[in-house]
Amino acid sequence: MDERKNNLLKVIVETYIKTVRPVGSKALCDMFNLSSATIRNEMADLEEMGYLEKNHISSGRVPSEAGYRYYVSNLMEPEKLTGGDMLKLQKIFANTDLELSDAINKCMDIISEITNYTSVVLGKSSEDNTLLQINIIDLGNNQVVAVVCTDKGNVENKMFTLDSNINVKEVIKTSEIINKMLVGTPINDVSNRLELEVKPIIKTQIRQYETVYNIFYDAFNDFVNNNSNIHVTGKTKIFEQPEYNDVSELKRLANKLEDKSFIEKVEENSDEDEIKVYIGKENKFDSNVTIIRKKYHINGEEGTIAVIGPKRMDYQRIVGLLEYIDEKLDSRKDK
Amino acid sequence: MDERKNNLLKVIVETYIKTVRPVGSKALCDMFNLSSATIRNEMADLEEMGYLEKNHISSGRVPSEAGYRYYVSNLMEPEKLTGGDMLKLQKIFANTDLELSDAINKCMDIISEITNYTSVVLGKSSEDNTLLQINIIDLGNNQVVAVVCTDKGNVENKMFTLDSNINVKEVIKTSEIINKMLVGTPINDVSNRLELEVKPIIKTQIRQYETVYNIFYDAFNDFVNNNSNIHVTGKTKIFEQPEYNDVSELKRLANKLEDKSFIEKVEENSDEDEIKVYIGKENKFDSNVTIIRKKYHINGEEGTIAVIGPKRMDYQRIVGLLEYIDEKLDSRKDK
DNA sequence: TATTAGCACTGATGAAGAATAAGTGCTAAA
DNA sequence: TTTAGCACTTATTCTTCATCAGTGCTAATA
Repeated sequence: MDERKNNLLKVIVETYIKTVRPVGSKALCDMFNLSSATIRNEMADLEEMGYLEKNHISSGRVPSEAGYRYYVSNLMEPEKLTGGDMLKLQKIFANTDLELSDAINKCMDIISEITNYTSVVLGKSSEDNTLLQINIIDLGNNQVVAVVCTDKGNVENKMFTLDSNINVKEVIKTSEIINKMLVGTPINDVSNRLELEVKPIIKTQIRQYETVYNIFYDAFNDFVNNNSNIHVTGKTKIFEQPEYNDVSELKRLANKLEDKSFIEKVEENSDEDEIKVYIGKENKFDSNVTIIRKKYHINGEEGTIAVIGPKRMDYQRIVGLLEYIDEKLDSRKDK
Repeated sequence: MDERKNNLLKVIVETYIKTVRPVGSKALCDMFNLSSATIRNEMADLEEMGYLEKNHISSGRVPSEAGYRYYVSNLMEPEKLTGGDMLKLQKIFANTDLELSDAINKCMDIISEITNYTSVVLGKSSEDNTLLQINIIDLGNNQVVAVVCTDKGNVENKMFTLDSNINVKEVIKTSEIINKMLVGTPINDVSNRLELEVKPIIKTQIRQYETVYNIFYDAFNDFVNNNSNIHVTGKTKIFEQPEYNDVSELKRLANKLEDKSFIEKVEENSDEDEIKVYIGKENKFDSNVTIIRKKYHINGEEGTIAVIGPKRMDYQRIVGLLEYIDEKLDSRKDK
């Protein structure tokens, strides 16, 4: 890959992203001051290397998945925001009343709006939370509600119907034991310590300790699972992309977007901290789309923001936008 | 509309629902022992009355919206469930461990599954609930969580950041006043009594009573608004209907299904107790679909179940299915 | 008088062919 | 190494033509 091939590939990818039409040799002559024949030779090389594809023998070239990959890894430069885009995002951060998580949601709403892609926010608030207290509210009729509350103000509740052989007082007593022992424990460790430290103790004090234990175990598990802020915007925005002018393709994606495991698949293996691009088969959600993802950590809230678009998505712009948001979030840490 | 016209219209509607093809005169000859010419004459009459339509001058007939309306109001008989369908639903009701609201959800999942329509459950649990207690949890840092809890076990929580001139103790004191005065009040009346009865009292005891009052007002409002069980199944199932083989039609509906006001529009004016059918323009959601809706009340939980399909939906079957579910729900009242 | 056979007519649908456009690869010359 | 030139390929669009499923109307029939 010499300099010229790099430039050529870059231009081809970017042209295709803009025009959605296979790129022919003629269109590039002027830009490179070369004849179409030379360009054709170079294109043939790039095709052999696997970076370009043809739809049929005499069509122009389209970037392959490997082509996009090479482009993103080696050629692309994130784009500076336009004034208009920046203004819209600034407005959000200017409003200091806004909770940070709401600000993130709004940013992603805007990104979906201005780009016609689908955006996702997945905030897991439990990460840095520690247990503040667990309350048992007695409803009578053998029903109780367990309210789990953390120092960061996240609260989750779950109702239980008790077997008739269980006394509500025993449940309350257990909650008091837990409060004494586990307050301040990171919420993710609670299940563990519940098993190892609390269970042996309630064993000695509570008759039906197994059943009672399970109530609390369930309540905490529920907390960890439910206490996330899932925010999806523009599920149908992506349908405006020309690749979804086909009924079966459109239905296929619509189904996947409605699937229960949608979020999981989008988030799969999100361990890296930088902006990451998952092109086609590189993501687990759908091999015809690209997912661009960024993790964030702010004041003990951690999460992921992601943009889903066609493989032919505007990489430069999205990466630019996400970088900008990340910057702004950073500057508001510990407001 | 004589007997023969009624029968004819009925057969035409039902044939069109099954085949999705305009119905011609020949197809009906055998069934009525009449020549196609006679049928044509009758069809021309039905068209003039507004019950049938033609796509073009020489095409077969398709029911008009008025035709469907007449069919549903006068001709249709709800269908007896098939053994298979009944079995699937019975399984759900046989499981007496299931909370009723979960049972309803599962029923509607199955209806969507077996019919390829979209189904909706909108349960409002607050209706018959009375206030059991409101708790204030102090998180420090001027943050508190208000937990509203009803006798039926519905719990909702909301976090507030207090202005620095407000003392947490005053908030807690107010919660105690509310608990004393309003326990047992139907949850929908709480806001009202809060304003009329509680506000004058805290005015005398709390310094920043306006701000504190607003906290509780917000908390209860939130409860009433959020404490509903919204369950939508098969948003994309309806896309399998042949009317959505067209990209623009498909996108149009997909957009409406993702719209925030989707549920409101589906539920609009749901005051009738029987099964109601809203054909095309009769519903506020989308003039190209039909919504079939039924209200339910069980043990203080009230809600609506609805099925959304094309105007050409299988009215007999859906009404039959909803009737069956209603029957079964009735028989489980106060389990 | 209600029904029917017969016929001319209409519009949708699909296949076949022709023209055009946009591109290619390859060869030979600069 | 680059380029001009040419033969070739495929998609796309347009026209034409035949077929098909249906209609409305008229005149004859039971």
